[in-house]
Order: sequence, then structure tokens, then C-alpha cells
Amino acid sequence: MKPQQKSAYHHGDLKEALVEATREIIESEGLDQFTMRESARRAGVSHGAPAHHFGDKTGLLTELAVQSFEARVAQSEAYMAEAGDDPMARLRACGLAHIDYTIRHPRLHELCSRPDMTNRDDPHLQAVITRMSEMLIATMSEVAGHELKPEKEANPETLLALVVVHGFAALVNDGMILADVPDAERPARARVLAEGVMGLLEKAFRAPRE
Amino acid sequence: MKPQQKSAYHHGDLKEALVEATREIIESEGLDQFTMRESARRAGVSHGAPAHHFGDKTGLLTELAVQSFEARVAQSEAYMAEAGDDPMARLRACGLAHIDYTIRHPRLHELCSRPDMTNRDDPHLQAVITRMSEMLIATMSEVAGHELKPEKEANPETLLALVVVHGFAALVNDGMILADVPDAERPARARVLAEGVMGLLEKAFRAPRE
DNA sequence: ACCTTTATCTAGACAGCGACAAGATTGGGG
DNA sequence: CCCCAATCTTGTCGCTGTCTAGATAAAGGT
Repeated sequence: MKPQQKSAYHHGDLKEALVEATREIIESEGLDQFTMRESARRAGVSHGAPAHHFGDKTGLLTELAVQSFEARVAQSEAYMAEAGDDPMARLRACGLAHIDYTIRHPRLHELCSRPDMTNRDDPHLQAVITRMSEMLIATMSEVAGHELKPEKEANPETLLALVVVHGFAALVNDGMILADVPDAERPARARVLAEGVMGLLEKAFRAPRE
Repeated sequence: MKPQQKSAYHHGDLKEALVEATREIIESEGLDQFTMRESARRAGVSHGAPAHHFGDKTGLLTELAVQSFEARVAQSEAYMAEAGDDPMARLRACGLAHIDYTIRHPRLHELCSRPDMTNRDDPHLQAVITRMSEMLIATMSEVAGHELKPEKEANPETLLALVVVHGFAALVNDGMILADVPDAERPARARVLAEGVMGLLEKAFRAPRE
């Protein structure tokens, strides 16, 4: 019953092994270096095996994208739990968590933001994205003091928060800032900069009634 | 001397024709649909012809990226010239110009932000990116009232401006907002939202001395 | 006018890719 | 015990990017 290779056939947990191999390829070599055949090679199976579990290339990548989103949400929940009960502190923690995850896993984030490589109609993918959106709206609602509409573009504060988190991480990953900083130090340096930007932002947040 | 096809050989302006074909493929079909062979087909030459002018796939895409950056910078300059002399108005125009270009040409912007598909060491590419950065710093310096350092991460205001422009456009192109709006209306709708966000932001900008 | 040089483009080959189909192997339910 | 369904292999197809050698045409010197 162990998920070891009992024989050439019936690997035991090939599906997860393929996803894991794919994650390793993408995180170390980059998204364009991934091929189904290379994943099969690393899992020690033939080049046609992955198709049986995932249908096609998009299917495999979609499964990895789902797992990445879940890890992102989990990290965000952990940061927020650590932040205590103050709504603004929880919002900051949420933003910093997303920025941190995006910078620590730039290739996975790239995968997650590429509709041409993932199946946007996949129910698991839709579910985790929905869950992530609801988390944000709930957090923003606590700060606002009343229930906000689920449409993110409905109120400028939600939009601004999204824009800053998304934009800051993208700026780092696109090499427009902190490009010369070693990878290991980048998350810490980014956090300092992000806190500075967020400090500036709170002026805009604390005076919502003009 | 006309750049028409004088004969099968010596197209006359094949290099530019290939770049143009590549632009059309990418803007209409997407970045992953582009192949050197398809560009050659559209230009009416053999599959090996592009390599002579660009070396390899990256060379061709780099040339297109350079042209895209130049168009972006040109549009930004036009918006700013139209905005008059007020520094804050010029900064707003600069930001709106970048957002507009990014949303109108999402595939080209994707190309420009993918180091794995373009040669970052290309001198033309470096030149136009440098020119773009200098424009931003100069514009921010006018607003600040004194000369800012060229490092974008040096002062929070510059960073925040970058973050918001970059992030807003990315949010739209990633389908996280305005996803249900038809392509034709999206730039106009985005502009309204962007002006709203920028209005919120000016509170943070107008009180730089805490 | 001729001939050579050089830039340009063609044509063919190669390995690697994703997808598909057909077959081999294995484990579990009747 | 046996058959069935799930799992994995093997071979094939058209496509890709890149490399090579060769064909063609324009330009320039004499």
C-alpha cells in the first residue's frame, strides 16, 4: 500500500508525483522549460503516462495552479491569524502575505496568472479563486465597518488595496525594482519597501469620508 | 527601390515585414501562437528566412519588444504634452498613458515583461527602457520640486506611483477586474476607475512632509 | 561589359515537443 | 479463478526551432 514504486506499472501515486515533478521543473528552470515528457522522465515513467491522469498539458498545469492558489490562501490565513483582531492590522497582514508568496514563488505566480496555460473553467480552480476573493472582501469589510459588495471594483478602497498588492509584487518579479538583490534577501527587502508604501497608503484609507 | 516583392529573392524590406507579421500574430492570436515559421509564411518566404535577419526566435521578439516600448514612450510623451505645464497634471497624464497602452496592447505588454522571450542585453532594448525610466524620474521630480535619485525605490512616492500604474493595468489584463466588459469599452471604463484610484492617491501625495 | 564578392533566401535535415492510438501489464471485484 | 477496468508503454504523426549547404540576385571593382 506504500506509495513507492511497487513495479514499473501502477506507480501508486503517479498523479501527485507528476505534479511534484512539474513544480520542481517550473520553480527551478522556469515555465517554458517544462514539458510533459520531462515531468514523465523525472517521475520515471514513459512519455505518454501523464496524459492518462491529466488529459493534456493544460490539465497538469491547472492542477499545479490549484495547489499553488491553495498554498497562497493558507499562507494568507496564517499571517492574518498571527496579526490578531485589529481590522487594519489584519488587512496589512493579508497584503504582506500575498506579496510575500508572489515574490517567493514568481514562476508559480506566473503560471497562475496565465489563462492560456490553465483551464479557467476547472471547478477546483474556480473554487479556490472564489475563496480567495471572498477572503479579501471580508477583510476589507472589517476595515470599512460594513459589508462590502463582492464586486472588487465597487469601491475605490478595495480596488486600491488590490492594485498595490498586485502591482508591488509584479514590479519586483518583473525586475523593475530590487533586481540586483540576491534572491534569498529579496523577500525581506521587499517587505520593508512594502511596509513603507503601505504606510503612505493609510493616509488615503483613514479618511474614507471626504 | 519600392519595398514590394521584386522577386522571390531579395524581398526588399523583409526584416520589417517579419516584425509586422509577428506583431499581427501576437496581437490577434496570442504570444504562444507565434512561431517563426508562421511569421515566415505570412511574409511569403521560406521557413528559414527569419533566422538570417534575427538569429533566432528571441532576436525577432526582442526587435518587436523594442518597437512596443518606443510606441509606449511616444504615447506617454503625447499625453503629457497635452496635459500642459502643471506637474501633477503631467504626472496623472503619464500614469494614464501607461495604463492605457498596457490595456490596449495586453499581448505586447506581456511580451515586454517576459525576460525569457526577449534578450535583456540588447542595446536597443536597454536604451528605450532607460529612456522610459528617466522620463518617470523627471516627471516625479517636477512634482516633488527637487531632483530625485534615479533609483526608483529611493523614495516612497515614486515607488507608489509605479506600483499603482503597473498594478492597475496588470489587474485589468489578468482579468481580475473589468473581465466582463467588451474589449472595445475596456480602455474607457478603465480610465474612469484609474482616475478614481488616483484621486484617492493624491491625499498621500499632497502631504509628503508628515 | 564582365566577373567576383556578398547579402539574401531556399531546401533539407535533425531532435524534441504534444497529442493520439493501440497494445501490454496489473490489481481488484464478480 | 477469471474477467474487467485502470494504468502504463510504445510507436506514430505533424509541428516546432535550429543548423547546414546550396541557389539566387544585387552591388561593385576592373
